[in-house]
Amino acid sequence: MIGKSTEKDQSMPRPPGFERHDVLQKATQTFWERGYGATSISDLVAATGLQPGSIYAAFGSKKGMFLEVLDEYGSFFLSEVKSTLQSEASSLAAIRAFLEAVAEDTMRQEGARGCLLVNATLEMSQHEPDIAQKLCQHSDKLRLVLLEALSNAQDAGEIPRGSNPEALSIFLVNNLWGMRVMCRNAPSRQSLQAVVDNVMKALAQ
Amino acid sequence: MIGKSTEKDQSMPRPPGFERHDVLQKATQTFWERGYGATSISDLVAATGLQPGSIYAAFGSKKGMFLEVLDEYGSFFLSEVKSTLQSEASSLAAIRAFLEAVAEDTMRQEGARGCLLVNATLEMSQHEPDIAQKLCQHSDKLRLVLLEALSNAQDAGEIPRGSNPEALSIFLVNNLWGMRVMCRNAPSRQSLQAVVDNVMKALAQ
DNA sequence: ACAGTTATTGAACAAGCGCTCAAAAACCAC
DNA sequence: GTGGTTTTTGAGCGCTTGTTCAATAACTGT
Repeated sequence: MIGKSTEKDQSMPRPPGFERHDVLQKATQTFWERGYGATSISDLVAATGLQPGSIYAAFGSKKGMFLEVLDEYGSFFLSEVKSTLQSEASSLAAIRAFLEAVAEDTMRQEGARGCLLVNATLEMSQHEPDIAQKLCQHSDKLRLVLLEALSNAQDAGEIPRGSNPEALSIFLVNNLWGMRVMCRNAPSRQSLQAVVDNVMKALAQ
Repeated sequence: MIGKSTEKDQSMPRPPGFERHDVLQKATQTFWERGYGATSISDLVAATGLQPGSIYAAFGSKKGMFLEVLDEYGSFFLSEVKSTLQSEASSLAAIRAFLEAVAEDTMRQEGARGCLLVNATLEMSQHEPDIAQKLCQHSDKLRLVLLEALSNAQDAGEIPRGSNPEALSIFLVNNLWGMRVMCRNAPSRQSLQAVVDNVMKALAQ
């Protein structure tokens, strides 16, 4: 019932001078490196090139901006996982490839930042219900993608018929979270390999 | 070469009016609930009953106090783990008891606070080398205790001779850290049980 | 009671925080 | 160019932060 064009459109407004996506990406890097609480508006001003007023006009608040950052990060991460899982013909090999990719990422210098979703969960979930909810959603989306791969692997006979894919998907996510904690302590490749190998052993029963 | 008594001891000073241990315990609760960054000196003043000046006289700084809190928490946690591991005759059963205890703890209301060491690792490890080091130390102490239990289990024939207890201890810690992330999202008992069961399955090969 | 020593107090500090808003600049249709 | 609209600016708001320190209180051995 709301028309798009009203009786008055004699002039057009000035358009925004930045790409929302670019700004969010730069903000993501800052939040990821410093954490939410330790990131100040000054930091975001420096990172994005926007002034405080512009940030507040565009995102409402620091928390509002962070919520968008979480969505940006979450969907990017999920798409990365999906493409990794599709890179192998065998579903079980795909799951191993996923774990190896996480281990590989953890070994890089930037890997010490861990996962923004995990970091945010530990920092804020307990006191910020709306952020907690968003994090649960992203976490569960990831689990469902892994669940699908596990089910496929079971159908293909790569994991035992008696296994419970639901339980295995939770177990898988648990080890992912574990690695995202471990990565903060500059773990050795052997340590990460120990995790990957034992997880895969558990999948194969 | 430093004598205990000098030539002058005409008078004795006023003794402190608080137990260091009690103060640290109260501070622990506050840091545990709010995190390091989100805990203000005001919070600590309210929690401990000490004034700012007394806190600084006793601990030097907020960070100095936190370092002592970490030691307090870490050694308490380690002793709890040790006693849980000794509660069972079989080493493998003891490890299961340990995991079940963590799951049990996670289900409690207070369990949503997670593990102070994990929380601190995610919040501070990357930017505070001295805290990172302390956290690594405590983490490795825990791993070594679990490693001993695993070795005993292997000697007793409860886990296969071909297993690598070192790798398994890392895998075990990884799942502990995972649960300490999961607990922030009010996980169901089934989820926790899925983790415990699959970890135990992996140990038994 | 006194002298000597340390503990406690709590107001105050500079710095930084998240956030606002009136003024100025930028853009588009005409 | 002009008028109408929105964006951008950046100084500054009230508040909180971690920390300090001179003054005061408390305790002990003589």
